[in-house]
Amino acid sequence: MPDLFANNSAPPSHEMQEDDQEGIRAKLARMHPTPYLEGLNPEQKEAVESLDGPLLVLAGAGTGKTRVLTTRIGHILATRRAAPWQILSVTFTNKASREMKDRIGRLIGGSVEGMQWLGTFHSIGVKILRRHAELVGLKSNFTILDSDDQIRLMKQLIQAQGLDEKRWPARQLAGFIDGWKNRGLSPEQVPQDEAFLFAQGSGLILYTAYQARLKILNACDFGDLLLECLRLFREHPDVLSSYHNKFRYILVDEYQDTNVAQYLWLRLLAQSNHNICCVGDDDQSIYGWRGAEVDNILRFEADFPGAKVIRLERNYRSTEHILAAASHLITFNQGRLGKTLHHQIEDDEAEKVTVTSIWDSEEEARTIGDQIEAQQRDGHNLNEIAILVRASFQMRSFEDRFVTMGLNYRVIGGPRFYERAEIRDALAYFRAVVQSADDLAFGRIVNTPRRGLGDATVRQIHALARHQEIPLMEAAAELVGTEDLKPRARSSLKGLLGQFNHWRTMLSTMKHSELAEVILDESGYTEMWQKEKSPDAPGKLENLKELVRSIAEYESLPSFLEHIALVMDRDSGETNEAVSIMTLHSAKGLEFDSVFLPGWEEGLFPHQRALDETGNKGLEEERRLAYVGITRAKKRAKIYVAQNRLIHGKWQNSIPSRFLDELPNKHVEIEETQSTYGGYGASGVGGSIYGKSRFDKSDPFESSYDTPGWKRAQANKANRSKSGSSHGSHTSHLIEGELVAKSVSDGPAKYAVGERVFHIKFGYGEVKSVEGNKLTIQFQTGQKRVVDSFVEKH
DNA sequence: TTATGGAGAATAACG
DNA sequence: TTCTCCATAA
Repeated sequence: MPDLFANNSAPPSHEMQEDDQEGIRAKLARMHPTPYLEGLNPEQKEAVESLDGPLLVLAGAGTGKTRVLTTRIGHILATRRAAPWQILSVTFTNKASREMKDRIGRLIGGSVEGMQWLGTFHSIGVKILRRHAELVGLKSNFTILDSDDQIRLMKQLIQAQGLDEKRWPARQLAGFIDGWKNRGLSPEQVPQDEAFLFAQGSGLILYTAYQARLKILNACDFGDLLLECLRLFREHPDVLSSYHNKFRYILVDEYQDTNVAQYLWLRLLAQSNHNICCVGDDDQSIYGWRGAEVDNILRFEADFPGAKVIRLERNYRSTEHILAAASHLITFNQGRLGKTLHHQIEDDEAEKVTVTSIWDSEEEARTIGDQIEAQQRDGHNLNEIAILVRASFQMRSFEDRFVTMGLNYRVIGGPRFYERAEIRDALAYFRAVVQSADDLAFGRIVNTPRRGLGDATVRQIHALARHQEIPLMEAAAELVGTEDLKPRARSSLKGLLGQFNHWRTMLSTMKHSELAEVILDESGYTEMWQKEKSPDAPGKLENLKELVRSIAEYESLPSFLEHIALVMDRDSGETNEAVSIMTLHSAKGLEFDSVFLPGWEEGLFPHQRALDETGNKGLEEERRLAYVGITRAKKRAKIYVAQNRLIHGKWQNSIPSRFLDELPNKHVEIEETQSTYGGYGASGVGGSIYGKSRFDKSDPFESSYDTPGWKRAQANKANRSKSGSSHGSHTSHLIEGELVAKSVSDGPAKYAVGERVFHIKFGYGEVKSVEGNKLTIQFQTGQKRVVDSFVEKH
């Protein structure tokens, strides 16, 4: 997309004085009145200029949502409606907020430091909480726990309750508590019946205990960053009104992803002046399982009376075919606000969306790999190619294949940098040095590396700490002075405490990045990994080095720790050309020339668990995910269906996804593929794992007779028989391998039970049963189900 | 304290 | 099937 602000002739930023608000505003005043509005379409322009009152911008995929948001902020600043620090602008991810900062920076041609309230929900929540921590029972230097800390804490509490940790896993409790927090429920607000879902009512006791424990630890989890804000605003109206006065304008990105807590938070803040602008797309709401409420966006007009709604429907990203395919698919969802995307890109040569059926996941990887190589030969940049999968286990076959092909790829997502064990251990050391009362940090590393402080010793420290209500570190110091410990443990613990004291004194004398390295060396942590001979040990050391490097970018160790919990993510700085492999979820917001969408099979996509757990609601979310997937593509979207897939180590045969039938015939092409073996069937016994009874209403077998997919298959079959080859020619039967099977099932059976047949892959066998044109055949290698056109009478 | 085996789980993932 | 977590034994 051409850069909107490139022509606003702003002088380079070095002419500006950093941190000088007047500088920015003066600069804006000198600008041509509204040059930044040029190039916006009428709807975008309206969205930018409708400054007063609540506004909902329904921005379809690729319609310039970020551009509207940033221009709107620019407009507020340029018209001097508010100063940079009077605008609250929230996003979900650090990445999004960084991008907004960058773009606003380009717009106003300078520093955006004045925009202190542009950030993620969480980072803004922390900022507010730290200012008023005492009012909610915290100290302003509270620690932020991540999910790992949470689980560890909950484990302790579950044990303290005398519950069987096997039966009531901490992970599950964490799920419940997160869920409650997402819905803005503090312990006293949890509905009775839900309290009983975990350990017969202990769930609520544990939630209460957990919150109490957090207060003692002077800590918050991510959910609290919002929940405690809500409490603060409700219990201290004066504080809330100070923010009402502060924030003249509120902007929210990705509104469809907000959960109840975030929604309440926004409502409280927008209560007084109503200048709230939410941008979102109900069709891209894919985080229901994380607590996001599509309802928030659907209800906007009711929540904010007098709200204006503007739809952005001009898509500047994709070709007509891609857009039509996605649009048609999404119309199968009920309960949408409804948008019609219009393509702005004209391309007579544009490729249709393709659907290719292949034999199994290996062939899928091979076919896609070949396609990518071909595209590469045609001069396409690998960075513009992505493979979007539903579940991460699908990534493996691609990785395997690309490694053997020597094709550069990168996996996006996966374990985040600061979630890795070695990074968390290192951080725990730093935390314990900076804050001796950080029990979780201390508990994590007392015996890492192993220094003879096993379960027994740790339990003693815990007991004393609990008894005297003092931090672990203090209790440990006390224990060392007694005879209660075994001599070995005692001297070891004494040594460790001595080291901590030593490091603490160095806090003020040594450069913090050096100190970090010293801590890791002296504690023996680095050595531990050097000795470790597992293949990933070197990588871990590399990560630690990188961690130390990144510390240098912060002013001090405490300020580093402050930031890391919230804003450290891994932008792997990779500059090599590489194909991206990622999940559909992590692809939201991105775009690529070519998008490969493998695994469109029932049970995988839509995912069985989504259907089982949330029924039709789940199905609609899956469909939105499909919509997101297709709309990532600028020029090419290629969908693949495998007839067989390896699931938990077993080959299962699969049914093409119902979403395929929801694609418009006109814009989709069934693509042929070279195949090693042709045919329908599975090497496993027992047929599909996705029984038709599992589906909500429609039976895919019945319903697909009159669907576009079936008709396509028919047409294709006709063409195919004209051109001759039907089997044995190493050309697969594509989608009709499945669909044709249905089409002729009411015709006369060509084979009889007991007949001897020959199959190109499986050899000779005997027909065991006949269902339409699907045969169950006993081969030497076992029973298989195959389509009759792939066997010959013998 | 470490090694090993068995059991159990395996949708997606922001801060 | 494969990974992780935990308990048990050496």
